[in-house]
Amino acid sequence: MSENDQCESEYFSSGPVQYRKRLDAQFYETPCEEMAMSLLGKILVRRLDDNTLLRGRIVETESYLGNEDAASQSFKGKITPRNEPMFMKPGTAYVYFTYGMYHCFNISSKGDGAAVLIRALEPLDNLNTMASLRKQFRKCSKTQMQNKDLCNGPAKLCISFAIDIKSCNKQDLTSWDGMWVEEDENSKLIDTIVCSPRIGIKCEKIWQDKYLRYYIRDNPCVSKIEKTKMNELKYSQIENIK
DNA sequence: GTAGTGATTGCCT
DNA sequence: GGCAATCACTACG
Repeated sequence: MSENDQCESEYFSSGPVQYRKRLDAQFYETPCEEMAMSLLGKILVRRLDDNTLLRGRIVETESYLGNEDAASQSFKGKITPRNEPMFMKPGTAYVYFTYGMYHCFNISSKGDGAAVLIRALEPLDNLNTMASLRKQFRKCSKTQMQNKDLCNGPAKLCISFAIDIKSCNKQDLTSWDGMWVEEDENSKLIDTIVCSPRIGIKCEKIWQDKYLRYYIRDNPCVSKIEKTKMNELKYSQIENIK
């Protein structure tokens, strides 16, 4: 993609695409909750086998803190073959299979067994490819799919970005050529982050109710908007944000 | 728009 | 054997 290409987003495109820096090991060397907030607005890039580059802005994340967190797969320090990437170097991709047919994509953070679930993206580049991947996956696509629905859920974005265990699990996002996260100037335009309880977890109420989900306010690509049980944080007021 | 439910299989106990 | 950090379809208002 050349510097003058326009980004395809119908929502927050703001002119020519700039050169963007890949997030490095220092970025990921961050406590889980801070990293989950810092990832909002950054750009996930996936290189397919045919060299197509898919891009999407991260608009929704969740923290899974590890040892102490009853909703985390690594609760009480439990290590299994499946959750091993949660204990690997910060910035490692953790992809797991769930509900018999879906994948979820996480990035390990600083802290034993801690990781950030990527829950939704705002599709930016090569939306046709994403739509085609989603279409293949569905049995009968009766309902018309909108662009905002391409990646508005953890399993949907894995389908749209061809993220599965075989191709992506345990990959180092600071060095792998198949997928990485980029800095983006537009992420500085975010003014408010919304915090809410995490989606779809069942555990002790105290952990179920913790505000460990984060999303960009007013972004149409977020998976689910809370009407209650939410806090708004001003981006500028959040300490340690990278 | 939203509440209810079936799909589908690898992992963990 | 139970169930999962989900999705999409159906029915109903």
